Amino acid sequence: MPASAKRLRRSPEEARRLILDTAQQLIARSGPEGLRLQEIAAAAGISHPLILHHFGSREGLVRALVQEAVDELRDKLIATMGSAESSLEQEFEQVFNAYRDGLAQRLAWLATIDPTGEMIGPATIMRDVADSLHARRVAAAMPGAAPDRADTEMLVHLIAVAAFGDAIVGKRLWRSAGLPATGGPDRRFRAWLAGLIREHSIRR
Amino acid sequence: MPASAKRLRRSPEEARRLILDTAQQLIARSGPEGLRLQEIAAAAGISHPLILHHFGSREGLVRALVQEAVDELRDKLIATMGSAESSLEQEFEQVFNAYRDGLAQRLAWLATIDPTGEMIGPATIMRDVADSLHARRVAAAMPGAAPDRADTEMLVHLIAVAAFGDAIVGKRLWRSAGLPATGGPDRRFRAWLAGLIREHSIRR
DNA sequence: GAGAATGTTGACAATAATGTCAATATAGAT
DNA sequence: ATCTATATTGACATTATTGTCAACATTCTC
Repeated sequence: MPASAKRLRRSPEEARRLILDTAQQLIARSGPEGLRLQEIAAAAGISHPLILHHFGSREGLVRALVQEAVDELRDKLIATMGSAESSLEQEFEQVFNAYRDGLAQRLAWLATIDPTGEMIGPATIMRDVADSLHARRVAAAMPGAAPDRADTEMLVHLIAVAAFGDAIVGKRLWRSAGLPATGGPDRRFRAWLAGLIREHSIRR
Repeated sequence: MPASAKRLRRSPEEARRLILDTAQQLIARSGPEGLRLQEIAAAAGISHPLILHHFGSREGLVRALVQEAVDELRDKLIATMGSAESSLEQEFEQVFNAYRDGLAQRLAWLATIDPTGEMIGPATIMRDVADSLHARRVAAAMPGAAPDRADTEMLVHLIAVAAFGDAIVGKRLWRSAGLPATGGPDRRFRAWLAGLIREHSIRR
C-alpha cells in the first residue's frame, strides 16, 4: 500500500518555495476563495500542518504572498522599463507580459484583501522606475529639449495602470466589444499605445 | 427585552436590495474574505437564513452581485462616454469617478473569483460604448478626415483599462513614487491623459 | 553507527460557515 | 375579522477550516 512510503524532507527554503508556488497557482486559477490550507496542501502533495509550520498561520502565508507579489512587480517593471536598449514596442510587450502567468490576478487579489494598501511596506517602486526611464529620456532627447520629470512620472503611471487593467479586464472587454479576446486586438492595442506615446514624446 | 419586537416585513425587492447593498459595502471595505452570510446579515440587521431564502444559496448571491457590478459598469460607461456635450476632461473625471465608492473593488473581486469571465453573460458593453463615441468623433471631425473605427475602439479600451487600473492600484503607485496619493497627482494624471488623447485626435 | 535537530504527518480540538426546517409573524385579500 | 401567502427567524445539522500536539522520519554531525 505505501507506494511512496518514503517521506520527503526538504530544506526550509524549498518547502516555502513549494508552498508559495502552489498557493500562487491556486490564487490565479480559482481566486482567493480557493486559498485554503487544505487545498494548497493537497495540490502541493503535503499535509496542511506543514504550511502552518513554515508560515506560522494562514495570515503569515498571506503576508508572504503579498510581499512576493509586490517584489515581483517591482523587479519586472524595473527590469523592463529600465533596460536601455529596446524599442518601445518591445518594452510594452515585456511590461504586459510581466502580468501574465497570474501576477495580475494576484495583485487584484491583493487589492481586494487589502483595499487601503497598508500591508505593503514603504516601497519606492515607481520612483525607481521613473528614475531610470527619465534618465533614458533625457539622454535620448535633443539638446535643449529635455522632457520634464513630471511628464515621465505620468507616462510611467499610465503604462503601469493600463497594463494592469488590461491584464485583468482586457480579455473581457474585447469580448464585450465583439472581438476575439486574444491574438488580434490585444496585440494591436499595445502597438497602438506605443504609437500614441511615441507621438507624444516626439511632439514635446 | 424585545425592544423591537415588531419584525419588519419587506417586499422581496426591498429585501434583495438591502442585502445586495450591504454585501457591496462589505466587499468594498474588507474584500471577499468578508463576504460571509453571517456578517452580511449582522450588518443588515437581519438573520442569515433570510439571505438564503432570497438568493437560494451563497453562490446565488455572488452571481447577483457580479451581475449587478457588470450592469453598473456598463451603465456608467455609456452614460459618460456617450453624452455628447462635455469636454474631454469632464468626461474623464466622470469615468474615473465611476469607479469610486467601491465599484472598482467589486470588479477586482469579480476578476479574482472568475478569472475566465464565464460568469458574465454575453454583454456588449464596449461595443455600445464604442458605437456612441465613434459617432461623436465622426460628427466632430473635419470633413474628409474621419477617424477610423479601429482607432476609436483602441481609445475606448485605453480609457477603460487605465481608469480601472488607476482605481485599483493608482493610490498605491503614487505613494510608491513618493507622491501624495490623492489631491495632486491623480487629478493631474487625468488632465495629462486627456491632453495626450487630444493631441492624438487632432493629429490624425 | 549513535544522537541531535528538525522537517513532516495523522489525529484531534475548536470554531465557524453554509444550509435545512419547522414555527412564527406580518401584510394584503376576501 | 378571518384567512392566505410568504417574509422572517431560532434552533439545529453538517461540513469545512484553522490551529494544536505528540509522535515519527530523515538528514547531518560527531
